[in-house]
Amino acid sequence: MTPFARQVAAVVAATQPGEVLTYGEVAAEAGRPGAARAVGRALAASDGLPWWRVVSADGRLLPGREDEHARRLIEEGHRCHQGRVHPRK
DNA sequence: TATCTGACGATAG
DNA sequence: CCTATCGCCAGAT
Repeated sequence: MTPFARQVAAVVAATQPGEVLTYGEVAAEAGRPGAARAVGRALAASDGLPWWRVVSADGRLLPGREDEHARRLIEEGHRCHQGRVHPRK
């Protein structure tokens, strides 16, 4: 596992049920601000992580798997609708 | 070493 | 609200 992927895994694994992060936030926490894109790559390759707690900056869910993503988020108390997770706050 | 790719982000129209 | 662009990065080829 590469250093970056390892960092990403650590950040995502540390998330709590009910909380959501954006790819950009994860990238920053992983020590690579601006590498949001690479985060998605790392998550796709990773395994056994609560990946559903990571969404795009505008709340968009996984293209093509929006139903599954939404289902998992709803299980943790979030409100989703049409491939979107409602904005926090 | 050079290119291509994608679970991104911000901006402009 | 939507698409089009451009800048960004780690990985894979």
